[in-house]
Amino acid sequence: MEFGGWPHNLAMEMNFTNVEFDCIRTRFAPSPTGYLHVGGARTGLFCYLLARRLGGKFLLRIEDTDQARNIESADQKLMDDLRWLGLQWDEGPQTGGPGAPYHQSQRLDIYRAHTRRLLDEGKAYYAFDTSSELDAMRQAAQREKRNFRYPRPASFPSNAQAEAARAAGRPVVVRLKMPDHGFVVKDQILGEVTIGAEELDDFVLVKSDGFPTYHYAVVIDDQHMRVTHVLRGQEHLMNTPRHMALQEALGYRTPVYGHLPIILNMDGSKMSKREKGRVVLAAFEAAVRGGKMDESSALRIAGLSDAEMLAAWRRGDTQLEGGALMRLARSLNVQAPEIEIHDFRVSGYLPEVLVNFIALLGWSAGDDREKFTLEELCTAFSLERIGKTNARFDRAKLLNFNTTAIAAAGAPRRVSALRDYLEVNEPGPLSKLGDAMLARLMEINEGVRVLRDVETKSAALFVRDEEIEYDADAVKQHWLKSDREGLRVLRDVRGALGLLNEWTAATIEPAIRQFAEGAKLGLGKVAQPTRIALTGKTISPSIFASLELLGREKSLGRIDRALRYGEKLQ
RNA sequence: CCCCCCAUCGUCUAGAGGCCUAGGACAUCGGCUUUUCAAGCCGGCGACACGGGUUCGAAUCCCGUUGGGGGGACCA
Repeated sequence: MEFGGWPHNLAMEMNFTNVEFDCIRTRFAPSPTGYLHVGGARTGLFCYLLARRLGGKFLLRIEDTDQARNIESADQKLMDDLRWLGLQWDEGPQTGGPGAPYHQSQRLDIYRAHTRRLLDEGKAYYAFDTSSELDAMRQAAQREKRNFRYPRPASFPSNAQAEAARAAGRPVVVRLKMPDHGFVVKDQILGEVTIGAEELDDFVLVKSDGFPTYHYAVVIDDQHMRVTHVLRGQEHLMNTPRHMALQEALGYRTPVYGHLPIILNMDGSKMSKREKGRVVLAAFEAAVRGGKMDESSALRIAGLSDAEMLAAWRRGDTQLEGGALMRLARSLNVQAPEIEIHDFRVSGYLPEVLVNFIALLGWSAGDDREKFTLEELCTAFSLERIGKTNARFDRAKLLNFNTTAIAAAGAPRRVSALRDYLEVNEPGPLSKLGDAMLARLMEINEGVRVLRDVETKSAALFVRDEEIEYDADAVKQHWLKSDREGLRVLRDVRGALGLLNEWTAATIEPAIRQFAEGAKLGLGKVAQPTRIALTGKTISPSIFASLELLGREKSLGRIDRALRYGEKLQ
């Protein structure tokens, strides 16, 4: 047995008994239906880590065999997200490789050749049932309380009959003749899983549009792309016997399988993109009931031209396109839960945090360590330490990881992360700032949890004075309460600040502290009225840092403006 | 309804028959700190789903029950 350059014990561990290989190969094979979601990212990450750990190759393949579900340029988005996480593939789209092409839609002739062979060998056969005929058979089976299995014909239709059926407008598919034995999946995570022959039926290999089904394409491609290890979600476990049957029919080796536990929402439901829609829909319906929004304004905000689309969405018949959903969410002032990796990027999570956190969903190092860089994961990772139990996606813990990571990051990383955050968001007051200013912002915004916090805390420092709007509650609480005490303090502190010649946090801080002391006031009694004068809100970076950043002229100007505004208030 | 998988604090997990009066992290609660939002610091509460075996001994092995999840497509 040739184990290539791999340590013998590792090769044994990995079960390389029937595989000829130059190195081990894992693959991530998403279908292009949108952005990369958390579950997919975890699968991709584990594939990447296993390849790195065993010195193999990680490959990316786009499974675009469903012409109805494919979404324009979704493969680009998928690749963007993967790269953002740092999961660069060794073989796949754009990078190329010996298994090219890596879009299944470009490999139709390969599948076709194998279909010819299976048909000729009597291992597969044509079938002409319409979907309504199949539905009827399934319903009948259900009525009689038996499992539906496709009834294999006594004799297989000939090529000529298939031609005739096609000419007559019948759908023509190709089905695999399943063997009469069951299969044992030797899963590296779950152990041996036995599925009896009675559970398996003659499934479709080639659809009536000529495209292969998932099962068919995946088996052929894994063989030809020399994939040795298949890690995928547990939702595929029951598909594995089908794939093994196909491997048997085609004379292929069986790769090493590992079925990953599923990632669930905190409520125990499967984490899916629909989650986002549900939250936005609930907020929308509440707004409609409250008279705050109606159909026509929703259409305008979402940028939809078709009222029927909105109606269908409200009935739960369809999903709204991502951009429309986000616009609606923004206008409704709800934070739709992040589901796709891109959502986390837009909210201001760090990719290294996501990678770290996601790695812990179903894997652990075995000790108490849980902070890892991608590089550390590459060496610490192993198949044996993947768990069997489904994991819930705990946003609170992720948020904590992000908070500590931002706090621990060096200045360059903080700047690049903030820059990335700004670039994937709509342009705002911070968008055009230079690196030096971004670094300064990260410095004065201690304790931010997501990068969006930097924006919410300090955007007001970068707008024109006229754009400052004073928050009504804040004004009442900190300016007007106790017979306009806050405004009086503001006027007095303005006087004290006006005397300052040097305008830095180092000079401002003692001046304000002295002032507060002299007036027998807590710092808060001074800082809050001032903060509202500067930003219109009760939330901002440290008051001293805010004053310094704004500069003498702008700070005093804003306070004067605030005092004028305050005078007019009752 | 059928098939399959799973089962330790609220959550992610450590635990490979004695090291377990079950460890860590997040959350939570209490306190400290405090110019806002945060962050930080200290401390507390908190789990082996249930029932049978096996064994001198079980969170760990076996069986059953219950619960959760996945699958049952010309979707992947």
